[in-house]
Amino acid sequence: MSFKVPRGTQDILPSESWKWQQVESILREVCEIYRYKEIRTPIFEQTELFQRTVGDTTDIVTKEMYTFMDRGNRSMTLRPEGTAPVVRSFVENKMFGYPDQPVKLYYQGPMFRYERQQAGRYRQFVQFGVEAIGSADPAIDAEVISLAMEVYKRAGLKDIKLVLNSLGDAESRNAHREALVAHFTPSIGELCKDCQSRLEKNPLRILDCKVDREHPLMATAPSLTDYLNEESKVYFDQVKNYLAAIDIVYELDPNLVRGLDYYNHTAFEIMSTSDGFGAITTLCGGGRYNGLAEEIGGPSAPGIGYAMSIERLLLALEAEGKSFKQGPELDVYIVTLDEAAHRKGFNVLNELRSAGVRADMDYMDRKMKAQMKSADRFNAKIVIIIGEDEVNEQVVQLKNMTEGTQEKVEDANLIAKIKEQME
RNA sequence: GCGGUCGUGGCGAAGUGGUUAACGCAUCGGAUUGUGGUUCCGACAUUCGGGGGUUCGAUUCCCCUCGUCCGCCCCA
Repeated sequence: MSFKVPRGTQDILPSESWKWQQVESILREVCEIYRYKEIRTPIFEQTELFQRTVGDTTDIVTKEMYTFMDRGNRSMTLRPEGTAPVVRSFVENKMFGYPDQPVKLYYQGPMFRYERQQAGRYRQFVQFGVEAIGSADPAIDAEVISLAMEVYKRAGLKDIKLVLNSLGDAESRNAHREALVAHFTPSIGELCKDCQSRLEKNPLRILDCKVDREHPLMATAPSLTDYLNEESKVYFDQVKNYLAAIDIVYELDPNLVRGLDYYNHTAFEIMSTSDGFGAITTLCGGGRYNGLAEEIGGPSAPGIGYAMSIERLLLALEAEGKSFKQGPELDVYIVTLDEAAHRKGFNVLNELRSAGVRADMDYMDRKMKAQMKSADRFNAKIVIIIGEDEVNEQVVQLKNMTEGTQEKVEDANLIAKIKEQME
């Protein structure tokens, strides 16, 4: 019997995890600069939270959720996204009463969607996201987008583009929806099967269809942009102006339709344009959700946020041929020649570590040559060699691996000597 | 949910219906009784994802199954 990771999940091994740590530290730095604070919500929530907010007809809810009954016979779901839980927490903890508004939060952690694995898509994946809740200032839309771009910039990504659209408010969306239905209904038979079902469930999605992209009805379809009411149009213009003011380049795409029900007004995605990237190019997606807090029983609190996948960020970096730098992992490696030396070495090891020196030794009873090879592999700057003579004389051989020089050091002076050599 | 691809040692990778399953890397040991990155020598898969079938015989042929990777839908 052997066990394997569940399909669509992965072990992040030491050879990769150090890259994750670097990305994570970039995220924390940027959030600090923008004054976003971390929030940690549970990995699972009541199923209904996602059904109501994400939307009953969306792919996420209809075919991608990990849902189970708990022992109290309550339906629970492993979170497929982060916005609904954060807004739930905002409402539940009455953050709308906090003195500092808007409330600016970020999160980072695993999300779950039951999907077939392929490049850049996993059943368990890690999202970093931010939410700014409580303000309807178009400047905050620009701030949120700017935060995302800053993360990619610091990570070293170059081949990316920002795609922007406005879904408008409820009134605009309804007017557009009616126009769409009227436009496609007469000839719906000519479109693909998916589009036919989209006509009832979510006609907006027809515009986004890859199959019927070339169909003549697409070119003449009513564009969302034309149906924005005055208020929505002004809001969108302001967002664009704020972005332009801080030199953020974007591309308008009237067919950019965010998949979740709670979005309105600003919608955006950041995509990789690198050749080396797979078929899935979306690195980050987000938008405004002004009715969400009310939808789950809170007061009216407009919000905007986004989520990005760390896996995809790493993939995009790789596609661009960027690599992280990893320094030497050890300062000192201790080589011992017999049992007595091994005992002394273990004590020396402990002293070094207490002094903050990164140190290790052999626990495999290997020959000296093999121990030296280990030291070399770990890129240790210094090797301490202890044999019979050194034990008797209460000294140690201290070898500088880059210089190749070696000297005898008394036990009492060891730490000071090591510190001196490490400079 | 649908379509394709692949599954041989720690990793990469040959191979054939017939009995010793190449090779490279890594690892360990030795050449060099206590000194690394080079070189040379040696060791390292009762076994070819799992189960069943055909056969005198299967890693190689057939079926099932599990899994991988990639694409579609959609998304992060």
